[in-house]
Amino acid sequence: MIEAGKPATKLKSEALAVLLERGLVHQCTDVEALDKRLSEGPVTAYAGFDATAASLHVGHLMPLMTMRWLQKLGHRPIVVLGGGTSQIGDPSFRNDARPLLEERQISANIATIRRSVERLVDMDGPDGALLVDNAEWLNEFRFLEFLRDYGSQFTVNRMMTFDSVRSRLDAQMPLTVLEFCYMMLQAVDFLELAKRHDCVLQVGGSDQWGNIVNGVELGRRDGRKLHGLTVPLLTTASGAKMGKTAAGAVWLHPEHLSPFGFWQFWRNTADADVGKCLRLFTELPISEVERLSALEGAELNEAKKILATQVTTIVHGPEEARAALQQGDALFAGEGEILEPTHMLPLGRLADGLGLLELVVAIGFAASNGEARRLVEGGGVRLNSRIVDDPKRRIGTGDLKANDRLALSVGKRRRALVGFA
RNA sequence: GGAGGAGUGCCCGAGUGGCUAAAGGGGACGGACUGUAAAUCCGUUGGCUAUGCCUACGUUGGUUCGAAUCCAACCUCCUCCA
Repeated sequence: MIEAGKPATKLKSEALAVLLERGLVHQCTDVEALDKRLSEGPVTAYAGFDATAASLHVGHLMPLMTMRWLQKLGHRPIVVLGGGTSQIGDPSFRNDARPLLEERQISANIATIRRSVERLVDMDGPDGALLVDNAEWLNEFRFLEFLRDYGSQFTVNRMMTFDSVRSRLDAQMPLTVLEFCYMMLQAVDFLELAKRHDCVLQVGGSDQWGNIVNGVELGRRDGRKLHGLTVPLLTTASGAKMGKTAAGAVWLHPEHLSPFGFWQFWRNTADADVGKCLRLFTELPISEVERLSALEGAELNEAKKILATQVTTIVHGPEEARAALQQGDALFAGEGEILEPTHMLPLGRLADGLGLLELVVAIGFAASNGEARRLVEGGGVRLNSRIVDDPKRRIGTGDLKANDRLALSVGKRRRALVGFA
């Protein structure tokens, strides 16, 4: 196991060179061997995602960008949706068990996640990316058979040495056998994909290292040379985990976070993180990335807009990205007309006078009435550019501007143009 | 199997019968300053049809006018013994 970081030796493969340059490599099981393999011809690589939530979020974007680059450079990505493993719940680096999900919930989640994945990798054609569900094989196993065939390939001694497991034990929290066996399932996934699709590389988040290594080792016992690659943990320059906003996770699916909300997230990137994000989440040439991140002071805001528009293009498409950029300019800089409201509510809600607090909650700027009330009382809420500090304020048709819209903002960074229809 | 210790809000952590929706810190959000950045200072930080009501200190029951605090059983973790 070699820490990749920046290998001194020259790389033979374009793929690994690009991934390193982009900052998408954290650890690799065997850099030289993987580099060689990637330079010899097309490689099939996979990244897996459990269906524990209804949508993927920005944290998932790094393995997905890795898949994208690999595909772009002639390799074939497989995206595995964890219909099987989601029934268990990955305990890696978590201090508590995930709530067990119903199969029905899992398949609903998978359907949504699938749509996001299809935007990020190209599924078309004979060389297109593959989308598979590990329930396909995991659901087929019978207990004794599984224990005999695979249980014999793992030792508890080895499994206990992984940090992903130790963190739970060290935190003195219970780790059930069910969760403990998760890494076996992920290892079996890798072997199964190797057998079925000649997949030799698994890409995952840095928390997946233990699970990935188990797969590589299982493969070796089966006489196969498999490779593992982890992407770094997405952190801000100040060291905090990135990807959370006041409203929660930054979801990739438009039903969970509007393209404009998504764009806004990137627009609000801290100065110190702009370069890193351009590298990781856009496909702009490195020279352009360097030019943009060298901008100083307020000029850097232009780079942030480019970042936001580029990432939104990849995740939601060019139309949505352009619309979000226009909305941003109109709402914040007062430039141009907004074509589309950022949020829509049924006109009927205005009939009996809509409470201001209710409105703030309805568009997702506060999680509860109480939170909305505090925001209003603290002077953080503006209606049509005017601060409103009365929590009892009701909204009527008289508050609407042209085209039955009204402007609402919470704080400096959250602005909405609410349309009624 | 036995003895002892522990489980608190988003996280860490104080609290051993009423003054506790629970000190303090972190994080997050809001305000001021700025560039929709950072740093700094100030404020907020369970929910609701809100001068009241509901939910909350591992789980379930009990004692009490009153329980995070006392008792019992259970779950989980740690330490020592077997």
